[in-house]
Amino acid sequence: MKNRTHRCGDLRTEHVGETVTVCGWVDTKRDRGGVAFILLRDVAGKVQLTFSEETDSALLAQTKEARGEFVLSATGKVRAREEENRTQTMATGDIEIVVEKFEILNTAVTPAIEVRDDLKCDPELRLKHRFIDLRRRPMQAMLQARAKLVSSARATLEAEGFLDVETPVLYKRTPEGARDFIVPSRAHRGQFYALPQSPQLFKQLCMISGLDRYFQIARCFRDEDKRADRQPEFTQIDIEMSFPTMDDVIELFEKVVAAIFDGIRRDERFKDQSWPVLSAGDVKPPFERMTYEQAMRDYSIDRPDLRSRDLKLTELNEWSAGCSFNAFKGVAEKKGLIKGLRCPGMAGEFSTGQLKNLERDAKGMGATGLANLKVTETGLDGGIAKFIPEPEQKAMIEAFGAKPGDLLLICAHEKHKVVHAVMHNMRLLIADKLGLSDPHKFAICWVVDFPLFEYREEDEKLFASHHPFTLPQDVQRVHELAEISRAGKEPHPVARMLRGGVEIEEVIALRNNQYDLVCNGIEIAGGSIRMHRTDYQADVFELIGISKEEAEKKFGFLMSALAHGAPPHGGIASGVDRLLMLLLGLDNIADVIAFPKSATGRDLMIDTPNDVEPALLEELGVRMVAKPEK
RNA sequence: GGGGGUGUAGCUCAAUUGGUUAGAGCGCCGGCCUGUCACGCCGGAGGUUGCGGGUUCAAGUCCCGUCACCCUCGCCA
Repeated sequence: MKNRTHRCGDLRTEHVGETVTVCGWVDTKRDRGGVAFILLRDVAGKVQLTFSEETDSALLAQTKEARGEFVLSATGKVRAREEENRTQTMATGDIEIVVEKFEILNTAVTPAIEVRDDLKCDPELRLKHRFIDLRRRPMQAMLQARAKLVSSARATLEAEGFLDVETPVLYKRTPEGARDFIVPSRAHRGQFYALPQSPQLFKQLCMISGLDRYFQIARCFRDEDKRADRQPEFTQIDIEMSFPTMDDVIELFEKVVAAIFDGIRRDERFKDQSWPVLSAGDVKPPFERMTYEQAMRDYSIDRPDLRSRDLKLTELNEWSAGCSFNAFKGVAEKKGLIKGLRCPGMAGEFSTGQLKNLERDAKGMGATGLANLKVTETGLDGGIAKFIPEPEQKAMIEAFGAKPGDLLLICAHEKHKVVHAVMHNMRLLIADKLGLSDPHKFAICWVVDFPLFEYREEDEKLFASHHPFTLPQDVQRVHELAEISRAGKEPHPVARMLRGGVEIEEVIALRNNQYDLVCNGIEIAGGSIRMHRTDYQADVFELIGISKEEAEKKFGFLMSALAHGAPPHGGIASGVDRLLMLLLGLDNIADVIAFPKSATGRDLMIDTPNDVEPALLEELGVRMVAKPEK
């Protein structure tokens, strides 16, 4: 085999006259009898190899042996094609290689899936034969864009003085949060490591070690049920810095985002792709900021899709409290939530059956129902209109700012969460119908002022809404609440605080120093300023019900580190996979990962997870038990 | 864990109310063709209808179970 001199896709008219050697895969073969053409493909593109009876009839006969996906090396002279034989469909369409010698480096069986850009087939097959799927141009471009994204981020962070530090993959089980993957230890029979859900605590420890600025392209693992935008292992750009204000972190990360967009846009390799990132308008820092409260009020979600920013939800609690429709009135009296969406000009867009389907979807999310009303010249029509007297109709229309021809969708429920879930989804659906979900537009914003705690009423427990290492905005008040809790005798901190005269509303209203970056309704990064003092950390642990002993056992290393002069610090983490999905306009995370797992967490190509030998289990001190009968 | 969808040739899909030998396009194999580029033309091979059970004179089609994949709710500090 001769040394390769050029890549197939790189040859142009400037190479005419040169004798070259190219290597690659047979993409297609077109045999016309006295003349034959082989399209040879490599990472850079495709080039036409030409064989003819006139030039070398023995060589032409040899091409019979070359079949699809065979690996060839071919040597020949680059020739300009005749005017009428040129093609625009390939970058190399103006030239061809008149082959003098070629060699079959390897044969290939017929692949299960075809190597073509517009392949349409069952995703299962693509996963099973991933190494073939990845031969396709869109997949190779995706991987190139992914590498470019990471290198742009890396270059920016290094220029800003950040140090790439690797943290352990064999970590420790943490009972809170997502489920861990556990790894049995042979040396310590019966004991387990866990794979990290994120390097959160290690990056804090890096700050305490005085590294000042840390980053890592880190693999994270969560053993939760999969979704279109979730994988059991995924990659984060993980960042932490010492002595920052929130604005410092935000400004830094805006630079990273701008560099990522820029890097892919300016890369010549991607100019033939139809990715949103290549055609969308500029994403220019500084990005706008929105409070959590505002996001929830207008969009019922903490990651609003601002491509449809004017399509806002309307709260109807006040209207409902005085209305004649008992279902709404009852919810208002029980301090529930009533929210509605004005769907402009859509009164005629939904059939009765389609409205029923919307209600079915809402009920699937826990709603009792989903009211619909059509706005007419004279008032309201359809659905629950007959239960609402005319003056109340007028007031409602006014509350919505509705016009004749509008459709109103309203959901009421005692549980605010249910209403938020339903109305958020309805808003997305209507935005889509209105053509406001164009993947080629990017609407990016920071969401700030998140709640410090989430309150779960069922068991009267508080949870850290981000993670328990996030610095509260009002550490003084948190300390006072923790002191009240410590003084009480009731079993739970919430009960102790209530007994101590604290209103639960006040606790829920506490805010933290968290910031999320949201684009088109997707959370692409999230971070916070952390607690750097043991007393701050102890106060929060107290309020979320982690006892001193428990904190010592689970996070003793952190508490100890904080006590050794931890600097104020904070950071951010960004999901590479979701970010890339967004930039490329894809809607499945598997399409931006070289070797992804299926929706049940299996790798269909290498077939894992799988069984291991009983002897190994014995060595590990692990015993299999039968799946419990239902 | 709940709900929905899909499963027929290598691939994408057909197959009437349950009824003859389960078809088509692409791909694959063979032949022909001196400028193709989604080449064309002629011919051919290729099927455990995901798997298991049931109903029936008869099942790709109906019923039960099961497996895989996809979507979704829960879950994802």
